[in-house]
Amino acid sequence: MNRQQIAGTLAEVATLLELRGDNPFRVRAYANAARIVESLQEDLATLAAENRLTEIKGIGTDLAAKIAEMLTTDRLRFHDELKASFPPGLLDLLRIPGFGPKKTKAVYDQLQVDSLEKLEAACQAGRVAKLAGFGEKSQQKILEGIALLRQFSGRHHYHTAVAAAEPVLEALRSHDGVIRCSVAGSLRRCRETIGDVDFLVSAKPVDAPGIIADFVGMAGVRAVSAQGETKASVVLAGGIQADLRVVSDEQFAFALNYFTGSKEHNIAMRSRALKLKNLSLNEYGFSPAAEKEKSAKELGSSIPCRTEEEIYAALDLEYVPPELREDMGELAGTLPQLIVKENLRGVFHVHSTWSDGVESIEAMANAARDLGLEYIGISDHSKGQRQANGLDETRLRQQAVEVKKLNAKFANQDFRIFFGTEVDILPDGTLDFDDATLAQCDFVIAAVHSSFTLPVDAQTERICRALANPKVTMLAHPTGRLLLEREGYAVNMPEVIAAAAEHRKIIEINAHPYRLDMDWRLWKRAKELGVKCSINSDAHSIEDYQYLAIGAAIARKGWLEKNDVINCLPLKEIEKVLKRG
DNA sequence: GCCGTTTTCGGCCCGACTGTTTTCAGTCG
Repeated sequence: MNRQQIAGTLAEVATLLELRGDNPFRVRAYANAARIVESLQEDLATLAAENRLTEIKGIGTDLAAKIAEMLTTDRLRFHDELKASFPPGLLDLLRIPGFGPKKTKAVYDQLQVDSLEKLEAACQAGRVAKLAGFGEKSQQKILEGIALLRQFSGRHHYHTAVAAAEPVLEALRSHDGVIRCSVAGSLRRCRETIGDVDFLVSAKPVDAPGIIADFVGMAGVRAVSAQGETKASVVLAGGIQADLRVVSDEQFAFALNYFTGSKEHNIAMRSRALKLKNLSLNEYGFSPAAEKEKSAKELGSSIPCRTEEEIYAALDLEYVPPELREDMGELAGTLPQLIVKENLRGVFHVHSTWSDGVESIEAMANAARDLGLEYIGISDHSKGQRQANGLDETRLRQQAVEVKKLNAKFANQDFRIFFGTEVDILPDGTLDFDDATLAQCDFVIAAVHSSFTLPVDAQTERICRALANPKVTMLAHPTGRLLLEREGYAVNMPEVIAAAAEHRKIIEINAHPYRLDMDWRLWKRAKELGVKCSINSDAHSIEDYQYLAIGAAIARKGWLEKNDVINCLPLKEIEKVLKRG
């Protein structure tokens, strides 16, 4: 088992123990261990071989033995036994928002409910409301929760889909018969959530069956849903559906364009082809509109195009990057020079061991410098975040001293650490630190971490109030929409964006996996109002810097250019922006 | 189950919110 699998198993043991009603502190020990293993920088196998697992804080003799068992036998007997003692569908109930282990245990013990379907039926029959501790309202919320789960089941975060797609693409690329290959669909367009992952390959017809066979036989494939001559569908481990299409190399550009979509963009392209050139366009090529029965599939494209650029050129268009293909005005007028991750010169919203990060400030700084960045902004949590070891006023002052010392070290290396804080926005819109305390910071990130269920108006009002505070520089993770399978906080984002415009505040683009940032349409709105953004990593470890690339992808989706993103500025200029606040 | 010790067992983060209660339990971050 690798690190992630071990962490996942430990986390599931914690859940199962909780379901069994075990000692809550034992449960926490497993949950802690899962988190520790997940973010561990050192190699687990090495630590185990050297008998040093118990040196990790939070891992005692028992957990060390269990980790060692997973490393050597690829399973954990304790986990197997625990899992076998519950019906397989029971864990699904925990995915309902607001439905935890105690409630799961209650419906299981008293109503023999052990699946989402049975729970739904029990609610509809009014049996759940009659249980002690439940009522009409909880029964209604459960039904809504199940509906929400259904709506998003089968959709995956962009991150998850990218991680699943990469090894598949690698395998396809290394296949002898494959001439060109690419991802297509919503993944290529960098949508926040992805339904299924589409792959496109060009090859000679004679090679197609071999490519298809290798695809369905790949290591990560859990099930094969369809397999034909030029097309196959599989379910990857993790439950992501993946489709492969094999076309000839002459068709590749047209097929790539067609399968990248969006559907709306394709419609706009086809109607432009008809209107402008009297040609119909499909996944095989252009063909004269009059010759419907003899399509491009049999005759080849009447305008051969080797690349997508040539297709757009054939329609007198400049190349449209996949991120912009949503029929949101991309075929009319000049397109922006979209940002790429190489444009980033620094990163804000970086955590350290002062709160809940796993690395020292110096280690985070060095790693950022190694990536070619010129500055980082350290912003650990404020005192209200006790569970994250948030800093109080005293520790914040001490941290300021450390940052000053480190900056002296970096002075002749053209690198700088900006000193900041990620301060909580309290329910009334005030902040977790007073103005005098915030005054010592180079920048202040305001964030919501509690009271997620305030009414929309109150939620919006408190965020806008925080943005009106002159000490605040930027707003963290503006989750303005439903998260996958879970309710985010409901906010009137257009109002928040307007407030950011009025007070000249920066809104963060945060691509950390447990955040789903705001809808790309809202970023377009922000751009129109002149609101700047900052592409941050919310890094709690060095690995987390990888999310800058995904942040840049989100920015592209919102049509953002270098001028819209403050951390594209070099060190000398960013100081001025931060001072203005 | 871990930690830290007052070396052998007691303490382990906590506040807000919701829906159920009539003083609290469950869930969440």
